[in-house]
Amino acid sequence: MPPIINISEAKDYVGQIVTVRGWIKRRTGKGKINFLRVRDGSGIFQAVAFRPTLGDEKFTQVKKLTTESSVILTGEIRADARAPGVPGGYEMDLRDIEIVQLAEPYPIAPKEHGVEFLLDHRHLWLRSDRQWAIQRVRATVIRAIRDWLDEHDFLNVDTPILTPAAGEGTTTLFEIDYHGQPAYLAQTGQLYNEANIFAFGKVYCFGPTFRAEKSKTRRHLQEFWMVEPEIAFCRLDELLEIEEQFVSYIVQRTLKERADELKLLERDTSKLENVTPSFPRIRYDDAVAMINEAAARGVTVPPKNEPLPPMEWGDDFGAPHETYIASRFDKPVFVTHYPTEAKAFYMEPDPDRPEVCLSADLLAPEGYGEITGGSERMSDPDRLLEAIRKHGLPEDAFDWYLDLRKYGSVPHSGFGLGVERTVAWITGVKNVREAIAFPRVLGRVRP
RNA sequence: UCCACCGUAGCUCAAUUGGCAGAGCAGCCGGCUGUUAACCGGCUGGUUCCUGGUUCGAGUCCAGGCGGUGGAGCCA
Repeated sequence: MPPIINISEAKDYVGQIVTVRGWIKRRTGKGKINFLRVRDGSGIFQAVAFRPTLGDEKFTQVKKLTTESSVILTGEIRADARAPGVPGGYEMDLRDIEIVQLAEPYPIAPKEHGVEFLLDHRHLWLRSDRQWAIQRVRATVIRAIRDWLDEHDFLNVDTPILTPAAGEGTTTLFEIDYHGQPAYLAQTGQLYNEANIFAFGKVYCFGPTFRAEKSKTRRHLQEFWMVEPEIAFCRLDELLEIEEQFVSYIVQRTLKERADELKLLERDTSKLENVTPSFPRIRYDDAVAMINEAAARGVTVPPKNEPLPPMEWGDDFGAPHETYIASRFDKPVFVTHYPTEAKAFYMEPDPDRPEVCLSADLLAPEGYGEITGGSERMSDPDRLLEAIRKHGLPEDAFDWYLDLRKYGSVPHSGFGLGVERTVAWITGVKNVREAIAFPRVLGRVRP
């Protein structure tokens, strides 16, 4: 019996007879020769069916193959520069074929399709080259996230998904019935992370988070994955150094391990190679000044080349503002010291200037928006209680959170990184919905 | 919640002023020894999103509804 191999290993079996199990992406016929584009999950190559070597009976079977039919193929591997695929350059000279199932007519054609149709067929769309490549990049991004944190002494302590109260905004929670009591799907694990650092020093949680925002944009999902590191005895400056090391590692490792996939996606990787420490830092004040100066000059921003609107100090950035700021730098850029009013209640105000807080958002290049958001957290119990009251939050729900400031409070900081936005940026896909296998976007919960 | 755009074959789209609903791809049959979304010939395929209205006549015009996409606000 010939060995069963993965398509990705084909280059190691040149001249040998092997077996590959997979699916027919496409069959093209040309008289006595048929080309079968085959994928098996590990890669894509072609099997060449030639009537004189395969025999009339088996060749007739090959000619019946429909798109997505499942097959077990046996043949000799050979190198041929004409052979397409991922990684490409190797093909199988077919000697035997077993059809596991002849597939029904497949709805997804090698043509353009509309978004609605593709999302309705997401369970099949994942088989397409681009979607396959994106999910493989995502897996590497996640591996890189965990490896970097584990190697830098962060302890993975996961936080609950069913929670009793809001982490951030109160209007964007999914409410569920918890045995007769209202409970909510977590928007963030941060408050629990803050409890965990007092036990473990440096921690991270990693999992899905949920936001019932009425957002229908290329950067939003109702359910998305977020990694949130939190560090005791950490000030804002130190936090930014951690973030730039972390993000650079994720990008560089993905470039190294997923070169074939990024090539298939036609990603211009030159802009990613540049993502190394350190990243530029600008203050919110300076960002506003840059934006208003550019708006006065009539600068336009992609993708629609609309004029950049001016903004008032105190407002949060709109998408065009983020895009403009990011476009001024060739690396991700930190924007720090946002107005305290515009940010979450737990962020530490700047002691020299309380109207701004010790926060930092990291804006990705090329219009991918905010990929991390972080800050130094408020460590004084009295001022935290004041902030909770000022934001109109239910005091009794935060009693345990206030406790953390009573028993050995320390300065501490943390941030969250959105996995889908990071994957969208690295792969160059325009919409975050392609960065997760089964996206949950507004108005859609199927498949 | 608000703004803009869209809804015709399995898919992507045409259809002139309101006048016989079409093409490419997919599928099926046949041909061809190097295809890269092959090519050539033939065949099959329709509740024009729904409801109502105007009209001799509506895919096209009007009203209401449903669904989708992009964006705003908010956010990672």
